[in-house]
Amino acid sequence: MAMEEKLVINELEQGRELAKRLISNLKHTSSVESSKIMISEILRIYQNAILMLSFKEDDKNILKRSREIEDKDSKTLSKKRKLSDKKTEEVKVFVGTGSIDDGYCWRKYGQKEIHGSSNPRGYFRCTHRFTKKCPAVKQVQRSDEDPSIFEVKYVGTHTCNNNSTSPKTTATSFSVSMMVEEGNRVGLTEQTEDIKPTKTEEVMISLEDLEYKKDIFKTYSFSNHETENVGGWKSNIFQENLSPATTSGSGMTSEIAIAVEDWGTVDSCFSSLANIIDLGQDLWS
DNA sequence: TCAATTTGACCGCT
DNA sequence: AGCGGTCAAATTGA
Repeated sequence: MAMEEKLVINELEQGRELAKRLISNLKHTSSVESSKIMISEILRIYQNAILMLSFKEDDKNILKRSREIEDKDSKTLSKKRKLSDKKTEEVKVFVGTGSIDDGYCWRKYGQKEIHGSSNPRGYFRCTHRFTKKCPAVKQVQRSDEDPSIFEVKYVGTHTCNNNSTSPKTTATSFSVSMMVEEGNRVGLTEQTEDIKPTKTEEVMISLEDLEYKKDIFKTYSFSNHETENVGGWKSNIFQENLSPATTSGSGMTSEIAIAVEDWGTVDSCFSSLANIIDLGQDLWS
């Protein structure tokens, strides 16, 4: 089975497990906030799975095209610039709500309006590009379909071995911040947009929730197998810095930003969840 | 003061 | 010609 397929299955399994927990949570606890977090994460997981499948096809096309160009160039010895070698390197797509910090230091070097897309694409290179000749580049674009989701494409791998942050999973406590805009729309703070949160709700998560939260967010480790920084993605969500550009972080207390488009539709999701999870009717009674 | 970000210009590809 | 990606001067902010 292909790696991508395993990842998709893993995503879906996590969504299923999370939904089970949610049902249990709804039955036994009155923690509305933690339920909201779970719903948000379930939705993100399924969005991830869908996008992973669609991007898988895109990656195939990129590789196919670059091979064709390579063949052509070797035959014609054209002096025209080849498509960047970076294109032939592994392209990784990360989709997530909240922080997209991956533990590396990035510097923004450009931003472009992309044809057919309502959101601009930001271009970032590794801070150590010149000092350590690190070729890693990433592109960050807010999803058109779901503005709460960032699509991050990685091109090239880090040779600097200089991830700036250590995993924060040892945190003993952290807070969850929900940026609530006027009109009940929940959004993210991100530098390339002019979203100004008008209200911040903070919820302190207890230690006993930590273990469960770590499970929730472990999906952030997907697809970043390029690096030895296995905890890199996992640590992402333990940082509040939503700027996709320069990332840094320290300290034991961090924040998570969670974006949910419309809590008004959450109730309607519950019936769908029943179809997703094979738990039987008794759970809902 | 210096590092990071912004943004218009430029370049190569299709 | 139009598009995406990068450069680099100007600007910002710590």
